[in-house]
Amino acid sequence: MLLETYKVACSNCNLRELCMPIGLSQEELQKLDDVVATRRKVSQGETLYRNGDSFTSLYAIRTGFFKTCVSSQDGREQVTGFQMAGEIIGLDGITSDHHNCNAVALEDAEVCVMPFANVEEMSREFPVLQRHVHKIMSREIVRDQGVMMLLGNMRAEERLSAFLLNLVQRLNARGFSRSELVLRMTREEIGSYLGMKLETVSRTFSKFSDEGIIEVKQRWVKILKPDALKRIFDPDSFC
Amino acid sequence: MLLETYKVACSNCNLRELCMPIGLSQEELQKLDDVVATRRKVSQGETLYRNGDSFTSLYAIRTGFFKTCVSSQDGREQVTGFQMAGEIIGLDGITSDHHNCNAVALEDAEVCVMPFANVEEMSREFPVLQRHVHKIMSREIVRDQGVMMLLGNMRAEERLSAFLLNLVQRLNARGFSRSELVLRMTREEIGSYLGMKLETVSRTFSKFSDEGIIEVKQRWVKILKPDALKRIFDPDSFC
DNA sequence: GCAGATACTTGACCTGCATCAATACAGAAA
DNA sequence: TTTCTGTATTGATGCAGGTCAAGTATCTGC
Repeated sequence: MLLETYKVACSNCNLRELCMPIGLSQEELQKLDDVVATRRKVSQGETLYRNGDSFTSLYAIRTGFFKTCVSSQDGREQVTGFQMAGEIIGLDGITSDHHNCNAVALEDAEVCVMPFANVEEMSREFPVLQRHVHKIMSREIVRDQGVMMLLGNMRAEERLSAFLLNLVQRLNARGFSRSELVLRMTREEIGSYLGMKLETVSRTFSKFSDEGIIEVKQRWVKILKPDALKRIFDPDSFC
Repeated sequence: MLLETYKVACSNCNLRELCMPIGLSQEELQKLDDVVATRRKVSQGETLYRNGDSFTSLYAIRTGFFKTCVSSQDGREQVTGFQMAGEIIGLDGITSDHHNCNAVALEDAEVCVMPFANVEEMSREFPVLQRHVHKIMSREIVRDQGVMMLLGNMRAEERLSAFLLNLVQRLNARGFSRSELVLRMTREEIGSYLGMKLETVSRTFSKFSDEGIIEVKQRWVKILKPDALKRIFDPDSFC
């Protein structure tokens, strides 16, 4: 964990469209700079926070890739999400003032530390920010509902299809290719997220590959027939 | 849908410990009365809101019992939760200004309508309320993570056990028995929530009954050996 | 280069739950 | 009371995905 002392600024961060409310004036943005206290580097494999840690801050991911996961007493682990640049993590800690899951960096990462007291104070002052914070939390709730649908109703192929389409769509929003991606997580982590075993993940990848829908080489994936994937299951088109 | 015109008051509502921040003075509570605009009755089988409806308000359940559910294009339905008196629903609507699931009354119900604009305005004025709103949303996120664990990792018996223990614990917090309950939902709805078919729900009930852990007669359930249930799976004891 | 560790793939077999189907039960209406 | 309708139970059978196991690929450090 490294603390950097130079002042960080949302106002000239190229991710601000992703993590800040849109349509703010330069002036307003500068006032919001104070929400972020510091930045923190988290190297691959390290945790940003753990279940049980006391909650003080939300984190905006600047670079890198995270997973969040919960575990039961008997050691079974459930990955609850994968997060990338511009996304906010730590919301789980608000209810009980301590974190309720682990956030692990899947590649070297840097986050903006936003003490929650600052967030709340600024929210009271700027209705736009207040609304934005509410939207972010609500978005997480809606995402979780989608995962429930996936886990409760979908079959292996549908799950993996939805997973790939969702990932590539979010990467695309960040300027990456819409058809090619490098997975940051293992088959086991994908499986945990999707409620299936790593062997099934692997087999399903192979099946898609055999059918010419995707090309896979370990972590590298190329989507050859996006429409075929969407026909299997399109996460964007819920009723 | 009935709109009642008399002014409603949180300040003398016997559910305020469940839905309002604790430790407010009588005076503060009276100011917060303005959060609630009206009450609304929803009779059994009717929806409080539907997927796609424009979002304007949160709802505090005064009496009755709800389910929330999402569905995919092809008609598969996923129950995302069951809500009872004192709980807040509608949070899913904040992100996109329209609701993202259906809320259906499973028995005749009455809710307090809290226009979200009021909630936000009051939140700016009362930091305690602001924190409370954040906690409620965060609690929902944590609950959802628990459901993901259930759906992703647990077997039928563990799911049903966790479900029963959770229900009875929430009912107990509302003054009901800790060992006896009447289910407000069908086997199919339980199954949808827990990611299993209604036949499996029924069989699992029968199995628990054969083992003397519970007594079941249709919707009426009596928990004979709570410890045995907890040994199967205790939702309260996550790591 | 090699050795070891970790991640991934693939095959063979097994099982928990789904599916299909028949029957029973309970509440509502006639 | 009977009939109707929605709900619940229980049995028989099948299969998607889990489990176990062997082998391969990739990366790291020496």
